[in-house]
Amino acid sequence: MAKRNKLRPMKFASWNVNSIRVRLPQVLGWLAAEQPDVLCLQETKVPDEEFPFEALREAGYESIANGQRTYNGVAIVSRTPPTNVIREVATVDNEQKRVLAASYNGVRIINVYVPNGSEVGSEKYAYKLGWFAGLKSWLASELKRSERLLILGDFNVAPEDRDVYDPEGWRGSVLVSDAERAALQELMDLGLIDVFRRFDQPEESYSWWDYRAAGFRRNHGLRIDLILCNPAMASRCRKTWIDKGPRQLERPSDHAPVIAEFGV
DNA sequence: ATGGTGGTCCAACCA
Repeated sequence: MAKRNKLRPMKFASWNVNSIRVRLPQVLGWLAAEQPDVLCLQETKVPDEEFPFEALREAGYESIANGQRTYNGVAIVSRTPPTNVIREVATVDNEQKRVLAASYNGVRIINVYVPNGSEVGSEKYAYKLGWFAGLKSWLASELKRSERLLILGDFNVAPEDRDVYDPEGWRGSVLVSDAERAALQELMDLGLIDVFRRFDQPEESYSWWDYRAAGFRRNHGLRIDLILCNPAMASRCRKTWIDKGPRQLERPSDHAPVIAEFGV
């Protein structure tokens, strides 16, 4: 009789937590409930020496962090330890801590927190477009040497109008503008697939809702948190979804976790 | 409704 190995799918997730200090209890609760293999965090807002490695270890997760005080900051928590960790990318400004890459069981994971851009035409907007360009040239080399690759995080761009609650009202605004969408498309043209759209999804699926003006209650959101995969991983993807649960808790992040499951 | 909320860290910036 053939041995029936019930293979557990690999589960990768991304969540902009808007302060790991404040959201740690929610992250621990979510890890216990969802049991992802890898969770990428953005906007941790703590220097590495203050990242809660120990609390996460007690919950059964290893962590790596690339953080700074007050702003930005990314981290990856995982069941298994990482290899080939990268915190610095030669083609982007490394003063702002926005990238963290590592490999887990042969899968290259790139965690990004793309600059917000403030408003179209601003200095920060120019910084965002430059940042995208710098990321792209590095990502091209990562893709060449990685058989299986995911880039996930807060991209601060809604790829299409169906990712925006009020496309007419948002037209031309930051997070939606043509130049930002073109910059994201250039990344994707390296050979990356937005796996959320490989499956049927609920109407008006978003991953971020403004704290102001009852954005979440009215589902006034954008889908700006993405999981992009190279073709080898996209073909293994079985399911992707956005978990609105944490956004409904007391003192939530303004973002919800996004999750993708892969067959082995 | 041209406002509103939230995190960081105490005035102002960022989202």
